[in-house]
Amino acid sequence: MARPRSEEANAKILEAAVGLLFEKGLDGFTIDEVASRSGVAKTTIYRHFSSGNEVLVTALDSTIRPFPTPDTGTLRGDLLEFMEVVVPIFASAQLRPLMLGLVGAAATDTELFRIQTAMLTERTMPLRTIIDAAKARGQLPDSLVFEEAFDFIEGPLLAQWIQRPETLIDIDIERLVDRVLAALAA
Amino acid sequence: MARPRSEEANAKILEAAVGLLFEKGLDGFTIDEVASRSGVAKTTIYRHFSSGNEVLVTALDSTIRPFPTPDTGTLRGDLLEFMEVVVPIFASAQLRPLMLGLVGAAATDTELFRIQTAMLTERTMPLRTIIDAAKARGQLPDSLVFEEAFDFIEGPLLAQWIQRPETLIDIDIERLVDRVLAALAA
DNA sequence: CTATAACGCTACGAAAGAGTAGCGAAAGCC
DNA sequence: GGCTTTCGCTACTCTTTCGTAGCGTTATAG
Repeated sequence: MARPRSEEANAKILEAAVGLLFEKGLDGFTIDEVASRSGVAKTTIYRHFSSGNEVLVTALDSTIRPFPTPDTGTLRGDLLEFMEVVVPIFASAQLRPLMLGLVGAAATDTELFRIQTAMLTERTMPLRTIIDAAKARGQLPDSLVFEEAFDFIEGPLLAQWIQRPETLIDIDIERLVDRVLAALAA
Repeated sequence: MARPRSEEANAKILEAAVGLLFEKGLDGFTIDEVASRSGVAKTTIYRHFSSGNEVLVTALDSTIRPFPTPDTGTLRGDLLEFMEVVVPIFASAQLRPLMLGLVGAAATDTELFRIQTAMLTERTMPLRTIIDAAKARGQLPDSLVFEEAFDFIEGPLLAQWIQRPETLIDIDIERLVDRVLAALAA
């Protein structure tokens, strides 16, 4: 009947929240900081969101985007293209604190675990297509379950990411993929 | 010259700190809680440690223990024994929040990253021996760098641990090791 | 044009955690 | 046995962050 909630304010809040998350990670995330960055008054933030945690969750959710699906005709080619996209993301120094912080927090917070899983599902959607296509071509056995394949495709990357992030830039993707293929064939 | 610092109090502080870490993880770790659990007064804790963070770090350091090194004569046998020890540790529900929290916090805190690395180094010491022995037997090429082997040995485990922890109990260790061996041979 | 609700602002209150001050009591060194 | 320092206790300050109240101002639906 009267003045509606400003959609612009909502967008500014989320934009600032996302930026803050990328800069300071989960720990540095405070509503006061979101307020000062966005130019939106803290009280207004609480008019748009029921709690600070809801701002955080909504901001995280908003970062989930679809990933491109390679289709080169061979499993090896598809995996190479997939890695070309994923490795730079892992190598990004800005993303690391946020994503690892999320992994840590998700261990005790079910809502954050849901987000973590949703992010992963979206990011690995292309992998499912790749694996299915390889099965259809007879390059992989039908009995291979996706989760097992996933563990071998992203696991080594994950281990390196956590332990020696600085070495990810120089990674030899071809060698990595060849090892993965050998593991999947076993 | 006078009364010395109680070694018993020091032990009780660390014992309580470790217990708290395992139960509540890094986030739930407070000096007040350590004080009430240990029965040692908070003021006394600050006489023994210069800061709460030092209590945390010392407690974490104290949990680092040496790992057994298998020696079965074959790479496959050694890896199987190694996995028999490591998998139950990963599968432990109590350890997960703490370790993943540590991973997350280590992304922004250099001191915690040092601890994380130290823990990992200790835990993977047997792996180095195993890999070296396999090289000496000619089962692995001398050119294989340890870090690359490590990523393929623990990476898949790590991926599963983060994503689907509940499935770790039923893991088929033999199949896992066979896939790892195939990857290392590639 | 007017009523209604959102906006921004300043100021609070509440809670949690770190770390400190001051005290009487107790324990170890000599 | 006495001197010294620790211990436990209570109480306090400081800081951070969350979330809310009140108020004057502004936009907008009808």
